[in-house]
Amino acid sequence: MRKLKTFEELLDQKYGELGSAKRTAFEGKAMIFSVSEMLKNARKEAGLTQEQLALKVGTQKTYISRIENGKSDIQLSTLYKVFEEGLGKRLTISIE
Amino acid sequence: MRKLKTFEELLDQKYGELGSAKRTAFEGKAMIFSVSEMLKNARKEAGLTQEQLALKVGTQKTYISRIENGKSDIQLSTLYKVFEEGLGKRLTISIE
DNA sequence: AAAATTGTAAACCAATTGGTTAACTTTGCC
DNA sequence: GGCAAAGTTAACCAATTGGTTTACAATTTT
Repeated sequence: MRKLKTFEELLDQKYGELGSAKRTAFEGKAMIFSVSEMLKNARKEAGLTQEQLALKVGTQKTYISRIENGKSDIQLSTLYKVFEEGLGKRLTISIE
Repeated sequence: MRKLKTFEELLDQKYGELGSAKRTAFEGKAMIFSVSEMLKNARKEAGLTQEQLALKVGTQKTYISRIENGKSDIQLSTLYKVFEEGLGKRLTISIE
């Protein structure tokens, strides 16, 4: 009945599997990543392990891993928690 | 066990109930809205009823209403579908 | 190269989303 | 006011998320 694709899959579907620019951003730079990649990059840039991030967000490293590998869709509130509370980043959602 | 707040609630918690600028954008303008408000505004600007939007996205007007009133958390893929496929907007998720 | 640390995968499950119908309320129009 | 259109609310339910544990791979360190 419910047949939802993950956000990552939707992007892939529209922009092609690999390499294509995806409509997400990172650090306001030209490089454009999927949300999964954004998280992985931001976490590493912050010098945290998955376990350390998980602790700050109040979850398990296994769940962080799942997100970073695009294994499931993500709630907006989860995104917020991970980026803002976990990594101290400002999350912006905008449309043009 | 799972005790998640909606994205809207997280914003309220951090920025106060009313009037405060919230970390989402709309049309790249200075005005800043919550995702719910963004959707409502964008839909009206597009001149669509909830029912018409629902049809384009493949859901019911009741669900659109629920989102516009912040009644539940939202999956990233749903956001994408509604804004991009439903309203022809470009959705950008970025962090600073 | 063994040990330790870090990351991934699988499985389980309660709680929640998203799809849907039906009934009700609000808004706009004549 | 009365009618129609638009929007909201409640309820139901399958499928999915997010929390969690355990076990296994990969990477790093000594």
